[in-house]
This record gives sequence, C-alpha cells and structure tokens, in this order.
Amino acid sequence: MSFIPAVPAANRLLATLPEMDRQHLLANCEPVDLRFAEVLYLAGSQIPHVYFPTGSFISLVTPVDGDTGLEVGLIGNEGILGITLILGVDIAPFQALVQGAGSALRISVPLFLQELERSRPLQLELKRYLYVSMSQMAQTAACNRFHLVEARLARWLLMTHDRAHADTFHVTHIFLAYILGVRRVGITKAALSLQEQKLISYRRGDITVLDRSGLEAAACECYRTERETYERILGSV
Amino acid sequence: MSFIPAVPAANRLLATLPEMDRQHLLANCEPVDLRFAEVLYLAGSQIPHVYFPTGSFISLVTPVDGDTGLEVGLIGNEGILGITLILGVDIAPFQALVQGAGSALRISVPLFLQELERSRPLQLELKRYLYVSMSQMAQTAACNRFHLVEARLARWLLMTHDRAHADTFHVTHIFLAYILGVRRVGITKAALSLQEQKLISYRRGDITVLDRSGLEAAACECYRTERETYERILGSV
DNA sequence: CGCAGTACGTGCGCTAACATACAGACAAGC
DNA sequence: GCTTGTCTGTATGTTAGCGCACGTACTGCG
Repeated sequence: MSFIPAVPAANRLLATLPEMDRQHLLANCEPVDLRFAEVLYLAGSQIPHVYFPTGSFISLVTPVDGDTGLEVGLIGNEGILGITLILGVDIAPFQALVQGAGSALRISVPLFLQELERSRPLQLELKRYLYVSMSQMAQTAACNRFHLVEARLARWLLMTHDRAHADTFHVTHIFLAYILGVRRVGITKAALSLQEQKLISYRRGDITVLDRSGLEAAACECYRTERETYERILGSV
Repeated sequence: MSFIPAVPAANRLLATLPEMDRQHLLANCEPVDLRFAEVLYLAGSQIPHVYFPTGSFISLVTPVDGDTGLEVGLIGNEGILGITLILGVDIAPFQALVQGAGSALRISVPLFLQELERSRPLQLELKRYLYVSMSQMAQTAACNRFHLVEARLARWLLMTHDRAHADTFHVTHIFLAYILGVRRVGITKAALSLQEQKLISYRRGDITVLDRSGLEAAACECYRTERETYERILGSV
C-alpha cells in the first residue's frame, strides 16, 4: 500500500509556500496512510485533524434524508481537508470520505492554527483555495441538476484521474452511485456506454482511463469550467 | 418604493458589531435602493461594491450552459453580498440578482477592505457568515438533486418570506423557474398545488404567504436544517 | 376601445431516471 | 470444492419533469 512514488507526489498547496514556512509546517505534520472508504470527518462533528493529501484523495459528501448523500467536493494533492478552520469554525460541514487510498500529511488542529497564525503566505493560499472550492461546489450543484448521468460520470472520472496520478483507480458502481446521487443501475448503464466507446475499462471496481481526451468530450463543460477557475485563481504550478 | 419602515430593518450582520466598529463602517456606507431584477454582479467579473441588504434581498445564481442558471444562495438582511473579498478575491463567483426591491447599504471595495483591516469583530463575523453560506450551498445542491419541485418551491418561499419581512412579495412563475432550474410549467403546477392547499395565494406575480406553518410542512427538511446551521454558527439575534 | 404585453393554465407525447427484482461472474475463506 | 459475499448486468413497470404548443385572462397604453 505505501510505497515511494518515483516523483514524490507532494501536496501542491504546500509546494507554493516559501521554504521557511513549508519546513516549519512540515515539521509539525505526520505522514499517514489513508484506507479506502475511511471516514475522516462526520458532518456536523468536530474536526480532529487537518489533512494534506499527497498520494490519496478524499470526497466531501453532504448527507441528505439520512440514507443518501451527494458529493460536493473532491480533494486531492492540490488541496486540504479541514479548510473551514481558516473561517474560525472547527465543525465539519460535510462528511469526508477517503476515495483513493494512499498517503497524506496530517496535523492536529491546535498546531495547524498555530502555523496559520505565523504564516501569512499559508493564509493567503488557503483563502484562495477556499474560493476555488466554493466555485466548484456551485458548479457541481448546477451540474447535478442539469446534466445527464453519463456526462457527470465522465466528469467525475476526469476529476479523479487528475487527483489519482494513475490511470487505474478503485471505485465500484455502487460507490459512484452514492457519490453522484443516482441509483447503481444508472451508473452501470452509463459506465457500459463509456466502456463501449472505449473510453474506460473496468473490472470489479478497478477502473482504467483508456482515452482521456475522449472522456473530456463525453463530459459536460463543467469539467473545463472548473479547471479554468482553478488556473485563474490558484495559478498553474 | 422607498419608505422608512416602522422598525428599521437594519442589517443583522452589522447589528452584531461593537458600537465603535459599526459606526465607523456605517460612516463609509451609502444607502441605496435596489430595483427588482437588477443585476449587481456578473459571474466572473470584478466586484464593484459590497452590499449589506436592509430591506432588500438578493439571489446568487450560477450560470450553466449559457442560457440557464441555478440559485445557490439567497442574501437578505442577515447577510452581505461580496463576501469573497474576505478571501482576498475580488472576482464574483456568481451572478447577483435583486429578488426583492428595497433598501441596502453600499460600500466601495477599497473602503470595505480598509474597514475589514481595522475591525477584527467584522472579520470574525464575516468568516462565520461565509461558513454558513457554504453549508447552505451544499444543502441547496442536495435539495435540487433529490427533492420534488413543490417541496423546493415551498422551501424557497419560506426562505424568501424570512428575508422579505412581509407576507407578500413579487416573483413571477417564470422567474422562479429560472431560479429553481425547472420549466415555468413545473412552477405553475407546484404553485397551483400550494394554492389549493391554501398555503399561498398569488396574482400576477404578487405572492402572499397565507399559512406559514403549513408551508413548512410542505417544504423538505432542508429548510429546517439550514435554519439550524444558521442558529448554531451565527447564533440567534 | 382596441391592441399588445404580461402572467398564468392546460394538454400531449417523450425520456431520463426511479424502484424493485433477479441472475451470472468472480473472489476469498473455510 | 463449496459457500458466501461482492460486483456487475438485465428486465419490467412507474414517474417526475421536459419540450412544445396553445388557450385564457388581466393590465396598461395609445
């Protein structure tokens, strides 16, 4: 499970910090391995740790009517889990669910707040990240309302592909159904269609992206919009 | 159009500030009257002014596919328009549309930033407000995905009722259709149903809430959830 | 008074997604 | 080798909301 990738997939938020600030922050972080389907935060409960994914990625899910849920955010090594702390609120608004098992850096809430206090570059970067997250959330809301399951699935696969740093990752249909807020059968149909178009392949939960640009054509324009917002605010790294 | 209400409907965010901070901020604000359907911000363009609604209320709409849109936020005298400035970003993520004509306080961006700099209570309050806005956005996303038009309409009417400070307000079916992301006919059907249940009445765009608790029963639980979040984070005023 | 504009109501065919149920294929463990 | 659980595919009937088109009623204006 835990190996050293050829190019260490460090966290891109941290990578933008000045050397001093980053070193100081890193000194207070501990590396952890996140397991698939692990629940890091429960919606409405206190935030225990802040995470900077490096080789893992995490879904933010808002619960609805008890049983169902809907993904409102996806965090990879470009982001941070626990961003609401910069707003002075230590209560998680969403459930945080590990989608891609892998490495992350973890820091306790008090230490994180202390680092935040001392590093202005960290504050600035995190504020911009929060802005981008908000924009993406709204985009996702509109996407969920208007676009077909197949296009939404394609978009999700692209977003995940970006964050997984691999062409293959593990996600079952039923998991996708939960995330996208549809029935499992709806995912099966859409996934079959994408498979018939030779855009992806999968077998028992292991999904492989075969044709990235084809997937981009199959996805709604939300994917593109979202990337543009990211580039504009957080710049290219 | 502009009259002095018996109880001056001041802005509740400002009301929580210490006397000194509030006075200083108010000194830099100018009162304005917002017209129905006026567009205050365009999505993706620079923020010209910050608004504190007093007697008016404003919709945040995220555009999708050019022609359509979806409401992702509703701002009344409990809030502020232009909140992203506290994140250091002066680009509006959403279109801001005046839903309820009425009074507001306006302040230029440079002056606002200056006030923000000098008043820590203002910073704290606005950060908490942003947290609540984010939570509501996610709630709305899930609501739009799962709940029926009638329940969503009821929820919207309640939210608007809270912000309009009157039982009657002006909104046409076609406007509601745009906001809720459905066809006009869908609104007509849902509104007819609510009318048959004697919960509301309307005539050529003037909607009156007849039975508030009945409406609450007709709405999805999102309305309640949202109020609870508000109370928990921003407290009762 | 007639006309144009606005707002609301209705009808009909269509489809994406729903609920439910079942069956085959593979994997892991005893 | 058999069982059990997981993952995926398929089938049937239902429904909410869509697109489009048309009808009606009220309002304001020249």
